[in-house]
Amino acid sequence: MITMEEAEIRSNIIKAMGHPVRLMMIDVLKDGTRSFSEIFSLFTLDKSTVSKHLLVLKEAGIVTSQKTGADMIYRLEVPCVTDFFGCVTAVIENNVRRQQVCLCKR
Amino acid sequence: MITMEEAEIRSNIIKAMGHPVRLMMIDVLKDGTRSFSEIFSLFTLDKSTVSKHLLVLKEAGIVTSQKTGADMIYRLEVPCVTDFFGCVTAVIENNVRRQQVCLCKR
DNA sequence: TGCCTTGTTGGTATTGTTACCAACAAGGCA
DNA sequence: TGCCTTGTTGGTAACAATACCAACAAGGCA
Repeated sequence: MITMEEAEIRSNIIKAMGHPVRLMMIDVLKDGTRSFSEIFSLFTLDKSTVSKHLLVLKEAGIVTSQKTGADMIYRLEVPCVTDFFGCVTAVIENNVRRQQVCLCKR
Repeated sequence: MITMEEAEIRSNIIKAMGHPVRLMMIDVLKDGTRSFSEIFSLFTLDKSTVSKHLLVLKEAGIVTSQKTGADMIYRLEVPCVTDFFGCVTAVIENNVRRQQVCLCKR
């Protein structure tokens, strides 16, 4: 079994992905780098809120940023995180299936 | 891009994995079913706390439970979630590598 | 230099999460 | 039935996460 320390390190990375806004950010960045203003324009959130979400992703090591001219460019550092979305979809589909079973039983 | 609704559904599942205790539970269950008392004995936590963590995993659809005799048996419903650990490890290793780069630069 | 754009940081209120203890419910067994 | 084991649920306190506004810092450009 994994140790508690190992589990804590892992959970920090997973926790960073566990917010709808940050998931959408990752989803957008999987197609290539994006500037702050591009990412900001996707949401109806304060710029400080967007900045802080990106900071969470950065601190987890999921994205990196680089100042380029006047813009801050964000990059998905570990694209494999998006592979996980397929499994999440499997969980969702399994949930739907089980719900249907429950409905049939009634 | 994924919708906000889709992102919220996905993030609920990911959030359920974003706690060290629940990660360890998933790690143990990947090798087969376990009873509540087996899982409980792995931690120095109140039984109510363990029960609530398992409830979070159940509500996300990651595990299921079944009463068997006097015991409650837990089962990992979607084993592919453990595939993700490999990617999390990649993130961790990348973080370590970048840290070394930073240290070299100084 | 002064101003504008672009992001980040600080402060704070609100909300969500987690852990404990206590009480309860369900079922096995003497 | 009475008691014990096994887990769950309710209550609550402590802590973490999130969103906003305001203020700030850095750099480009007139």
